Amino acid sequence: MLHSIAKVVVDLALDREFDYRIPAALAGQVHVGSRVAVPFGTRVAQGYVVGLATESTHPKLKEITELLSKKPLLGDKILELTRWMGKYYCCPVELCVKCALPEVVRKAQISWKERQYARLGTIGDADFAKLQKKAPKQAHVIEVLRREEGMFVARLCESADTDAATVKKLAEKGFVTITDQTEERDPFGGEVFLPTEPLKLNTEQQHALDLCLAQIAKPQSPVLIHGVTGSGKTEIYLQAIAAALHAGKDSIVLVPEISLTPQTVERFRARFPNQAITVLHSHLSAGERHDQWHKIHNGESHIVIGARSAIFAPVRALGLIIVDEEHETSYKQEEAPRYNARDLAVMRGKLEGAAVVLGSATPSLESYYNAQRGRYVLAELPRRVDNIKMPLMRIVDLRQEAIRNKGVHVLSSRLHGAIQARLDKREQVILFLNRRGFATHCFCPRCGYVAECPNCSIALTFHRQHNRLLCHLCDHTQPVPKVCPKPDCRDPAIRYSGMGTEKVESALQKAFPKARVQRMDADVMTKKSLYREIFNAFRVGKIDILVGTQMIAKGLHFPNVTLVGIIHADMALHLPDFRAGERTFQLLVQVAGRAGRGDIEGEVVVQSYTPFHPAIQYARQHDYRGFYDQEIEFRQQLYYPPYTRMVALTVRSRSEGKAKFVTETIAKDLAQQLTGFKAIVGEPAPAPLARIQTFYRYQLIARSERILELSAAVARAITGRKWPDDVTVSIDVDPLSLL
DNA sequence: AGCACGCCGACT
DNA sequence: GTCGGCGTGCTC
Repeated sequence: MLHSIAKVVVDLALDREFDYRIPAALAGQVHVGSRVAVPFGTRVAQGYVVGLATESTHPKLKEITELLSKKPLLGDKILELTRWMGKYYCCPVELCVKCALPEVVRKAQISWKERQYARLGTIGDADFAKLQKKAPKQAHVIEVLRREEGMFVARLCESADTDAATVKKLAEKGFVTITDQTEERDPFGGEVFLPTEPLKLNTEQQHALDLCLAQIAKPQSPVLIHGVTGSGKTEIYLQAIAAALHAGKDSIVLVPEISLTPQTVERFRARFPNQAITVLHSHLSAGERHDQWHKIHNGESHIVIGARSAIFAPVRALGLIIVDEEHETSYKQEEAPRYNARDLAVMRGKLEGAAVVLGSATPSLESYYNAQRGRYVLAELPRRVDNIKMPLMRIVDLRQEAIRNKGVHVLSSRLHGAIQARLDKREQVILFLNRRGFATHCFCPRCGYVAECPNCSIALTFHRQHNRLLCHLCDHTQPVPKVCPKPDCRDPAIRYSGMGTEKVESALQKAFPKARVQRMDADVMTKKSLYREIFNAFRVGKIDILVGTQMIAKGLHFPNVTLVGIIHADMALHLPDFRAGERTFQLLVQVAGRAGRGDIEGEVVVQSYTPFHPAIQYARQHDYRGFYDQEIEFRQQLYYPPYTRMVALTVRSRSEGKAKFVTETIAKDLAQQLTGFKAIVGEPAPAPLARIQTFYRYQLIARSERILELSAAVARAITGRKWPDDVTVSIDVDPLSLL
């Protein structure tokens, strides 16, 4: 049956479908997923065909102007996924479609890179002998070319140590043929890897793999692999991918953006040397992204590794999706559509009949709860593959320390001693503090003035590196006041409190003058290459102590690091966020995993003002289950996720009154929409970060066990509404941060 | 989102 | 008389 009408979604975030007639000239060429140009009002708009039909309820239809893509760019499964996304995350489908297609693919302005490619033509022995005598350079080119099927002219010139003119002469004689051929822009830079063989699995690993294989054969529910750091999760992934490949199925591997290093990709390339593994991440150039995406779309690549957005990779026969470090917050997009790639992975797996494997040393409460309820299959890997013990974690009570030392020091005597001992043994140390700068506050001890950002509701951080005060939310900077700026005070004794990585660095230099200390935070990382430089210097032992923020907490492992110090474990614990405990537990366990990966047992020293907090105590015991059990009880009692689901609404405006008013209006409208199911809507209130970049922020938080109903109610309460100028409303379904 | 249509004030 | 302010509503 020939469809004469196309349902089109235009690129304007209207969240509506429009019907168009398919002109006779395009009959049969317009498919679901095709990109088209259509007359829209007075102008021409671009959009996607999301459905085909034989009739329309609309009386007068216009015709599609032009077909913009020969092949449909969006598969119907991906389209279905974006439709679900729009509903679930309360946002126009157009935005979701935008996420699913990289800009370079949508705009289609970049194409394959065409370069001159040389192949051997017809050349007789006599001709060749003649060349050897008369034109030895040309003969050499032939010799080089005889060894390979063909080469790009540029590489041929390099190999034969000659120039393009020589090759051109050969082409004129017909001894060589030159054609234009597409050359893939290779993000690996043509690196060669040593192939690896599958490793022998231990009992638990084998069991986990068997569970994955069962799902690949017959997908029913996602597998959650809870495996301690070093328990060999990656090996399970590799063997699962191999099984999928064997069954003719493609795999997508999601990893957090920061883990997407050449080393990570190397492990996959080394295991599958004959596979065209593609990589998708934010640092690809437009050309590279184009090539990687089309290679997948053309069915030439069966293994895709990527960050969040790789969940939309257009693989042909999806059989397996792996989400490594599933608890990572970087899977959540912090702008509309605010999707979580881990949850999309589960949904896509369901839609396409693919196995989904989630892995983590510290699973999110959400995922573990799903496993407990039987919605996910759970595989536990409680041991490290090398059978090394988990590092010993010591907790230092900073309150006691403060009493003993009459004041707070950056390094407790225990941590100081531990560092000294490791330095004496020529081992390395990592110190972690999730706050950059020197001091967190600049204040006047006489009148209580605190230097605050003029645009945001937070205190300015003192950066000694630039000798300025800096706002970490909006980058506002101002000079350090010499006297208190309060007109009626003017006290010259301005003081600082609270510490950041700069202060730790300077304390270390004072305490261990001979040690080579390197700081690593956003202030040091002015260039991308520095990342590698510093890690390499650390690896080869040119640095003794590495001090840093979040960015050193994950990823690479250094065999000679035997001590990890956490300067202030409660930093995240007292944030006004119900996940503060979970975050702290995850951080401690993950950071502890950095210690003692070699043949030496590791040690972790945790400094804290609340050493008996469950997040810290359970982390100390490496007891995930213990932490989960007490945390889930707290969540259930307070009706928090994962026991319920949450939608956070944030209203931003330069006028505080407008923000408040609009939030209150929405709260009333939403209350009317919530019928037939249990839901709790909080009071409209200023967000914890009440002002960012001169915008006031008000928040409304709704909770229910029925997320789709809640999401739909929110959609009804806000769609079609016009807000006053300068007011923006954003909706976050399953928010990960409530700040 | 744009862009037209539309209904009231200050200009060549 | 007309040019243009931006409020309202529609786009298959």
